[in-house]
Formats: sequence, C-alpha cells, structure tokens
Amino acid sequence: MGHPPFAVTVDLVVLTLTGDELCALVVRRGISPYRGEWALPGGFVREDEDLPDAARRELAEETGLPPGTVHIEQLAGYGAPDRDPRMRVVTIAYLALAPDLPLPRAGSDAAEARWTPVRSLRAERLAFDHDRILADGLERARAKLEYSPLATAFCAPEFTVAELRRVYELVWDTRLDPRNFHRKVTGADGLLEPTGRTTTRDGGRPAQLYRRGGAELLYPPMLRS
Amino acid sequence: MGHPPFAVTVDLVVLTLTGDELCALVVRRGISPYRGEWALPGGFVREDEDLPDAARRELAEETGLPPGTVHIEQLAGYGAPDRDPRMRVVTIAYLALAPDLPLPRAGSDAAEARWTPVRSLRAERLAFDHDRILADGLERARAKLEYSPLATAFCAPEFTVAELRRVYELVWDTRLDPRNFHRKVTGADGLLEPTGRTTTRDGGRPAQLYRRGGAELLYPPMLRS
DNA sequence: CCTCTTATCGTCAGCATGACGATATTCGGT
DNA sequence: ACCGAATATCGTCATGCTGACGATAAGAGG
Repeated sequence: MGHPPFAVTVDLVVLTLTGDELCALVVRRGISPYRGEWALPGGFVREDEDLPDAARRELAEETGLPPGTVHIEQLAGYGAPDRDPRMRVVTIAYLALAPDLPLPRAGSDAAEARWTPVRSLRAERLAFDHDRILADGLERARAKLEYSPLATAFCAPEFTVAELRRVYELVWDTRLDPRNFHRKVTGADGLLEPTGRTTTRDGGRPAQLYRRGGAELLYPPMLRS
Repeated sequence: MGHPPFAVTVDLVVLTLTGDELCALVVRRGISPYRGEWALPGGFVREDEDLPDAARRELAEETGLPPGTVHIEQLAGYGAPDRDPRMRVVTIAYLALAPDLPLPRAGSDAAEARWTPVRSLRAERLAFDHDRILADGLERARAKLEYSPLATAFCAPEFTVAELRRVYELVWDTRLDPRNFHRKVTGADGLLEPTGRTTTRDGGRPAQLYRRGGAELLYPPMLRS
C-alpha cells in the first residue's frame, strides 16, 4: 500500500480596494499549462517550507509588499484529480487582504500582474479551478466581515470610521447608514483604538483617526441580514 | 525549478455525542511511525481520488457507517516539513459530525478504534500534529453551531427540541435555558420542520418531533457571549 | 388523584437595531 | 465675513431580540 506522489502548491486570493471597487490580484501565466491566461498567483511549495511560509513568500514575490502589512489566512485545499493536466497537484489556497497597494510587479513565472475588479471576474474565466477558489475566497471575506475585525485589514494603519464603512459597502456591495455604522463600530469592544488625531482627507468636518484594537472577534457582530 | 514530491493524506476529526459527553474518534496506530499511539483516523489519498471522496472513504472504512448519515466538511490543510518523520506529507483535515453511533470498527492500518471524550483528550497526546488538528476541529464545530444549523448533524433524523439543546450544551459545555432555547429554535427560519409526531423518550410531557429544515444559515444566530 | 418530570407558552425589562432628525466643523467660493 | 456643500458625530424613538423567570400542559408512576 504505497502512496502516489503529488505536487503541492499554494495559491493566493489577494483582495484590495482600489478606488471604489473590490479587486483581486491576477497574473497572466508565462508557462504552460494555460499559458497566456489569467490565474491566481501561486507556486510550488519548496522542499523544506511550511505552507504559511510558502504563501507569504509567494505573496511577497507577486506584490513586493513589506510583510506585516497584509493579513493572510488559509482558505481551503483543492485537489481534484484533473485540476492540473500535467500531474496530480493539491493546492492550499490562502486569502490575503491588503490596503490599497502599489502596482503589483510581475513574478518569476508570471508575465504580467494586475488588479481586476471582482465584478468583472464573474464573466472572465481563470485558469485551473481558480474561479472556484476566488469565489470561495470572496465568500470567506464577506462572511468574516460580519463577526471579525477583518475589515480593518483593508485599511491603512490609521483610518477613519468612514473609510471602514467604505470597506463594508464595497465588499458587501451594499449601503450602510453612516450614523448607525458609526455608533456600532465605536461601541464595539476592542475594535477601534483612538489615536487622538484627526484628518480632513475625505473633505467636510475632520474625522477621528483610529488604529485597530486588539479584539479578535467582533461583538456584537455586523449582520448583513 | 522542479517541484518536490509530497504525499497527501486526509485526516478526520469525527465528533459525536455518546451518553453525556462530546467524543472524538481516535485509532491506535498499527504501523510506524507512532506505532501503538493514538491518532486521528485518516490515510493516503489515492491516485485518482478527489479529496472529499478520500475523506468519505476513510470515514466509511473507520466507522462502517452508511454514507449520508454523516455531515462532513473540509477543515484545513496542514503541511509543516517535519510533521511526518518518514517524508514530506501534506494532510487535508476533514470535520465529520455524526449522531450517536454503533461502535467503530478497526480499519486496515488501525489496530483499534474508540470514542474518546474530548475532555480527556486535553491531557492525552495524539500522534503527529493531530492535537492541533483536533483542537481546530472542535473550535470549528463550536463556532458553526452559532450561525448554522450544524447542531442537527449530531441528532437522529427525527429529534426533539430538548435533544437539540443537549447538543449545544455538550458542545459548548454550558447550560441553556430550556424555555428561551425552545422559543429561539422554533422561531428560527427554516431550521426545524415539524413531523406532527411526538415522543416521550425523555420522560415527562410528550415532545414534538422535528426534522432538519432546509436552511443553510441560522438566523438569527445563537450567540454564546 | 397526587407528584414528578419534561414540554411549551407568556410576561417583562433591557439592549441592539434601523430609520432619520439635528448639530458640528471643515472647505471653497463670493 | 458670510454662504452653501460636504462630512462627522450625537440624539431620538419605535421595534425586535434576549435573558430571566412565572405559569400551564401532558405524560409516567405511585
């Protein structure tokens, strides 16, 4: 009773908010299979590398970001026998959320990389089973906004309540009442930590600047209903 | 730039309620490494097998259950370089929830199998990184009871409100007010479907029997707080 | 019948929520 | 200096969900 050999990769669903759209990072594949088509960034796990390390390495290679700026968590494993025509490949997908970023740079085996609005990705096709992986990542992100402080991962280190609200509105594709939202997030325990400073970058009356608080759980949760 | 060979396995966190305890299925390993020690059931993914199929196959091998009785979902992937001394192994863990079951039978490479109360597993050590996997599975189960109808997976096809409440009490290790619980679950949309029949198997006044409804999401959620 | 046990319904105060009015504080223009 | 326009922040109020707990219903066993 042996064990067949597999290749193991990590793939990344990297989300950010550029302008007024929720965007995912996609790369144009430079090598076969699916050469020339769009896919999620990712690559093989190395000989002595743990899975989260591989995911962070690929993320750094594709985005050139200083680590620590980006929230990253495991999404799920995918291993259908025919998902890669070359051989049996199991991929561990990771979900990464980042604030508005410098343009991504092309990685080693990616000819080109760009941010694509998720709205337009419903129509486009990604290589392999990456459509499914992206959909799972989006659903995870949307769900976790409800009961975790994950929305702050889309914000710069210091942010206003309005910027946080914009995160919810763009990710959920909905509109939220500014007054009720303000009451809720400022009342949530450990979500926001006031800096005492203010900004007028959104125009109008100056807004308080906050940092993320230490809470791991958002209580009470923000329900979509 | 090659890709190192991996072995891929599935491991199972199988939970059930026996008597008045939350229990997990563990097997005594019949082969090296960790021969003779307790571990989660699992095994290698076969050449042409999808991951969920492998998980269901292992589950059937270890429990001998008719498939369809058991809820199963993917938990997470684990792939630390040193998690198996033999070679590089990535495992995809699955979480399975079952109603009270016939005794498990030993599988091919498991000398012995038994239900162990999770309370006593905090002290015991499982092989590989299975302590961590079990802890993750427990946390997932506890969390999903809050916002999904998952608790019904621990119940027989027809069950009473009190039996459902016992699921929550044992998994969360807490006590819930029977009257408020009853109001909440009978009011939740699509959670319970009355059968019209009753039972007195718990003594006292006969209780309504319900089947699971079609809801995928529990609204409003049951919060632990 | 009486008691014990469990199921189920009601009541009530407190908190969170959604809808929305009111006020504060800046900017840009005149 | 004054006037909108824009945004932030606070307040109000009716509604619904929740937790605490009383009351009643319906069976089993003496």
